Amino acid sequence: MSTANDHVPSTGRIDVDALNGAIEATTIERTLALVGDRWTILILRAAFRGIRRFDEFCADLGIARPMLTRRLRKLVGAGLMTREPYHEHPARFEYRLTSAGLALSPVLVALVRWGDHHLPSSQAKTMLVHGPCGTELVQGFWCETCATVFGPGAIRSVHP
Amino acid sequence: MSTANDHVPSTGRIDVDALNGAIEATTIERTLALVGDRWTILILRAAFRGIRRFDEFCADLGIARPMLTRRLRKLVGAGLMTREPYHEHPARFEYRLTSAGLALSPVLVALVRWGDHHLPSSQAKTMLVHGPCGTELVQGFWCETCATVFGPGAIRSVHP
DNA sequence: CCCAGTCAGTTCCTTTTTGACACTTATTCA
DNA sequence: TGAATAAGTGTCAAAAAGGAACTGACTGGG
Repeated sequence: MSTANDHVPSTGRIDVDALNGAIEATTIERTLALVGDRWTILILRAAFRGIRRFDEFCADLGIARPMLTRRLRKLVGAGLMTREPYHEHPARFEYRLTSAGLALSPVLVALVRWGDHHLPSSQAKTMLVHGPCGTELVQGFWCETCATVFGPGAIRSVHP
Repeated sequence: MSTANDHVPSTGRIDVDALNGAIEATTIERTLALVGDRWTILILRAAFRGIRRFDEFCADLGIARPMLTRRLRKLVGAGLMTREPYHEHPARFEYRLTSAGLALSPVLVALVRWGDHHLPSSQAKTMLVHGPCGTELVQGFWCETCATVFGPGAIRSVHP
């Protein structure tokens, strides 16, 4: 029988223990209950790319219409998107990201960057760069007090 | 094992798993095909917290056993986890994150941070801080050329 | 040596979710 | 007038997920 402290972290260079408390159960479960299905992240990504209307989402994503109806309704109900009329009488609506929806961009960026670096692929990759200069960006954590960029190993979690 | 084209159901419906790789997909679609279901991120989070064995995952997550079998197999097949024997003869295995699995930590951190800031909650939040100084961290994008931190508005994507 | 328990699954069956296709309503365009 | 568009809804079959029980190879206790 192995004990709790005979484990050997054979693989990573990341300090896993520092992340133990940082990844808190209920928060991530509740976040995933909102966006952790097959379509929601893709809908948000389409919205980031400027797509606003029901049929545009359908065509862009290849999503079934009843599913799109349900997912948009859920996103609007959760405050991640708004449903704004742009035409009356045939009532027509546009779906736009709220600030809460826009705030999910770090999740999308993290997913794209992981895929570009870790998925086996012979296809063209999507490289994310800093607009003004064209250098590939680094996603990291920034401390305003120390004015430094640091990795996950330096994260600590606090429960106020 | 079955291959992608050894059987086509008479209905014309297609086995979703057999489609993996058959369709040209964007990076984020292919990443989500791996980790974008209800359980995978939660399994990875449990692994980050030190959970390694089949029954430990079951108890911690409340996941159904057949589902856990499938998800672990998928993660091992994709190179995000390894299945290493820790006991012979009743063959027993531990599941551990590979470096590719550990590299998903920015996704988990982004999900936790979004939830803490945007989910309505009466519960205690988890504040993530910079270990050395205790300042709440900002998750952002860093340009090494310009030596600046910037937000999602300044990101451009390039397809080389 | 026998019994209970553990671990890592598998089998079988039920419930839930999803997708495909057709239909609707109101309006504009040719 | 007929066709097209936008934003859905209804129906129903297929697929995925869940739950409970079962298996097989051991292990440790008495």
